[in-house]
Amino acid sequence: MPKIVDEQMREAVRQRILREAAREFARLGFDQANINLIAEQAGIGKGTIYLYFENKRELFLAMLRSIAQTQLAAVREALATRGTLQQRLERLFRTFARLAEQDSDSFNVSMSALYGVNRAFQAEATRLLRDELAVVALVLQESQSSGEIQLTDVESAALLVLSLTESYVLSARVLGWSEHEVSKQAPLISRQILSGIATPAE
Amino acid sequence: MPKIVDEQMREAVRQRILREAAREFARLGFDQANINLIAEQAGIGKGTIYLYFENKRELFLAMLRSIAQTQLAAVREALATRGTLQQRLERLFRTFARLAEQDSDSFNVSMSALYGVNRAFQAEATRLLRDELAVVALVLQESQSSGEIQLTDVESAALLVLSLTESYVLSARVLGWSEHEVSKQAPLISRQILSGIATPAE
Amino acid sequence: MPKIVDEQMREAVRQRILREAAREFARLGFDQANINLIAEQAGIGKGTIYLYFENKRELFLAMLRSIAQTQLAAVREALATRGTLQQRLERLFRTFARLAEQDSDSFNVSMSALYGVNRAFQAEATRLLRDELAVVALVLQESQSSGEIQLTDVESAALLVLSLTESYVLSARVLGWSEHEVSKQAPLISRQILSGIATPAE
Amino acid sequence: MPKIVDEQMREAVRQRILREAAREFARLGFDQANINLIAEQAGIGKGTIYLYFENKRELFLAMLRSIAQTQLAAVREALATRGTLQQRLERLFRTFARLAEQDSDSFNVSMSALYGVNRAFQAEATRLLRDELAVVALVLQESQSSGEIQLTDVESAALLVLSLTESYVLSARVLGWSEHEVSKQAPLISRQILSGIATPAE
DNA sequence: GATGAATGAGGCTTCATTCAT
DNA sequence: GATGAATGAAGCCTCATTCAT
Repeated sequence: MPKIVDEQMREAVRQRILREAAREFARLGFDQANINLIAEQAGIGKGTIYLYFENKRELFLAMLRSIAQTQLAAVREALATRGTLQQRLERLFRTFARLAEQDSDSFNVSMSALYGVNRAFQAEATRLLRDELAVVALVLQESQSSGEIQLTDVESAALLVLSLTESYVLSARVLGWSEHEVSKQAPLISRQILSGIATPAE
Repeated sequence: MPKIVDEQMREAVRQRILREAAREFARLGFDQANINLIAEQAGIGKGTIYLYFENKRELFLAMLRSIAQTQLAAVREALATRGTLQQRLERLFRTFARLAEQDSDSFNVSMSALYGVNRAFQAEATRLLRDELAVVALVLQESQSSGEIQLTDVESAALLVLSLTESYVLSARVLGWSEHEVSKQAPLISRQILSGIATPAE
Repeated sequence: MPKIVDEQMREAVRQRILREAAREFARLGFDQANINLIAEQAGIGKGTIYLYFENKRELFLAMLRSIAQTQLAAVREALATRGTLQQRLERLFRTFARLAEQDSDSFNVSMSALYGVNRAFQAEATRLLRDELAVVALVLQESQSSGEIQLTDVESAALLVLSLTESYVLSARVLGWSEHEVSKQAPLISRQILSGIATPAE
Repeated sequence: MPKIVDEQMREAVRQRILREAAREFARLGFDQANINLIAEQAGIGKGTIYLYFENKRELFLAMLRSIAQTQLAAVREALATRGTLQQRLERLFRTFARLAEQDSDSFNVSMSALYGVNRAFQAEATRLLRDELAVVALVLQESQSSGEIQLTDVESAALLVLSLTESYVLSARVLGWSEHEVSKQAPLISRQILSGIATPAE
C-alpha cells in the first residue's frame, strides 16, 4: 500500500513546511519572510513549496489555520475536562503558558495576526478568534446554567477571559518569567479572572 | 529672523510627514507602506522625505516615538486627575478606548509594534512602553504610599495594568465593538485589574 | 506478435500528442503553450511525453513536420487532378481556404512558423516550405513543357504562387471573412497569380 | 526653457526603447524577448523602462502602434501623391520594399503580429491592418469615381492590393533579392495587381 | 515503459534610495 | 533646500525537465 506511505510522506512534508513557515513568519513577518528560505529550511526545492500551497499568502493562511486548530484543540481540552469553572480556567491559563513557551513561534504569529496591522489577514485571524471565543462562551454558559456563576453578558465575559489570559502570559514573557513561574500563578489568576467576570455575589 | 520661520516650516513639514506616515503604516504595515505615497500625501517630493528622515526605518521609528509621546501625554492626563485609584484606572481604560477609536492609526501602529512579529521594531517599542510603564508605576507607588493598596512588585503591577487594559481594548476592536460598548465595561475591567494586581486584602 | 501491437499503440499515442500539441501551440504559441497541459489532454503522464519527444522544441518541430506532411498531401491532391493550370491554381486556392477553416490549428501554426518572428523555427519551416514549393514547381514545369505558359524562373514562380495564395487567405482570415467568401475569390486570384508569374504574352 | 529639453530627452529615450524593443521582439518574439536586455541596449537601467511603459505587454503594443503609425504614414504618402492609379500602386510597392529592407525589424514584427499565433496581440494588429486597408480602399474608391477603374468590391480589392504587395515583398526577401532588384519589378507588378483587381474592361 | 513529484533557472516587476538639476 | 527621474537589488512564481518508483 504505497498510497498510504506516500500520503504520510506528503503530510509530513506539509507539516515541515508549515513549521518552518511559522518560524520564518514569526521571525520576520509576512513581507520580510522569504519563501525560498522556508523551502530550504524545510529541506525541499523552492518550487516544491508551490505543490503544497498556491502562493505565499495561502501558505501564511494555512499556517495560521493550522496553528489555530492546534490552539483551539488545546483550549478545548483544557476546558472540556470536568471540574469547577475555576479549575477549568486554571487549566486554560496553564495551556496558554505552555503554548507560549513550547510553541512560541505559533503563539507569536497568532498574536501578531490578531493585533498586527496587516489587514490582509485580520479577517481570517478574527474568524479564528471567534472559534476560541465560542468555546469559552459555551463553558461559561454551562457554568451559568448550572448556577455556578452569574453573568450579564456571556460574550463579553468570554472575551475578557481570553484577553486577560493572553495578556497575563504575554506580560510574563516580557518580564522574562519561565513557564513554570507563570504556571504557579494559575490558581491566583484564574480566581481573579473569575471574580472579574462574575457579577459580584450577593 | 527668517531662521525661526524656516524652523517652524521645517517642523510643520516634519509633522505632516509623520501624520501621513502613521496613516500609511497603520493601513498597510511597514513593508507594504509606500514611501512615495507618504511623500505625495504630505505634499512634498519623493526625495524631500530623505531630508527629514534618514530612511524608511528611521521614519517609522520617528513616527513610533511621536505616537508614543502623544499617548504618553494622554495616559498622564488620565491618571493625573484626582480620584480613587479605581477611578483613575477607569479613566485610563476609557482613554485607551477613545484612542483606539479616534486615533486608530496611531493606536494600531503602536499595538502592532508591540505585539506584531517585526522584531526590528520591538526593541524601540519596548523602550517606549517603559515610559508609559513609569507613569503607571508612579501612580501605583503613590497609591501604595497612601495606603490605598498593597503591592509586592510595583513594576510588574504596572505592566499588568497596561497590558490588561490594552489587551481588552484590542480584542474588543478586533471583534468590532464600538467605543461606547467598550467604555461601558470600564468599571468592571478596572475593578478586575485592581483585584488582579493588589495583594488580596486581609 | 506483441511487437506490432505495441508499435501501433506507440504510434497512436504519438499522434494524440501531436494533435494536442498542434491545438495548444496554435492557441498560445510556442512559449505560452504548456507541455503538462498537452500531456494531460493527450491522456498521458507529464513524463511520458519525453519518451516520445526529446524536449519541447523537438515536439514543436515534429508537430510542424506532421502538419507539413498533411498539407503537402492536400496540395498534391489539389494540383494533381487534371485541368488547365488556372483550374489547378483555383483548386489550390480553395484547398488553402478550406485548410484555414477546417484545420485552422494546423494552418495557424504553419503560417506562424513561416511569418512569425521566432527564428528558432524559421529554418525548419523554410525547409518544409521547399517541399510544397517542389510540388508546385513540378506542375509549373509540366505546364511550361506543354506550352501552356512561359516562365523565366520556375522556382521563383512557384514561390510566388504559394506565397500569394497563402497571403490572401491569411489576410482574409485576419479580417474575419468566411471560407465561402474567400472561395468566391478563387477565379479572380488564380487568374491574377497566373498573369503575375507568366511572362507577358506577346 | 528646460521643460522642452526635458520633454525632448524623454521622447528621445522613449524612441530608443521602442527601437530596441522592436529589435528584440523581431529577433525573439514576445515571450523570449528580455526586458532587461532591451533596457540595457537602450542604455538605461532595467527599472527605467517602467517609467515609460506600464509593463512588457504595453511596451509591445506601444511598439506595434508606433510601427503601424510609421507604416501607415508611409502608405499614405505613397498613395496620396498625384498620378495614375498604377503609378500610385508602384509607389506603394516600392514603399513596402523599402520598409522591408531599411526597417526590417519593424516589418518583421508587424507581419508577425498579424500572421503569428499570439492572439494576445492579434486584435490590435487587426485594428492596425484595417487602418491601412481603409487608406487603400479610399484611393481605389476615388479611382473608381473618376472612372479610372471598375471594381465590384472595393474592400476585397483593397485587401488584395495589400496582401499581394506584402506577399511579393516577403517572397523576394526569402529569395534574397535586394531592395533594388525588388523595386525594379514595381511597374510590372503594379500593372499585374491592377489587372487582377479591376473587372476586365469590355 | 509510464508516471508525476520534485527541482531550480529565469524573468518580470516593485520600490527604497540616490543625485544631478 | 527641493525635486523626481533613474537605478538595480530582491523575490515570487512558472514550467520544462529529471528520475526514483
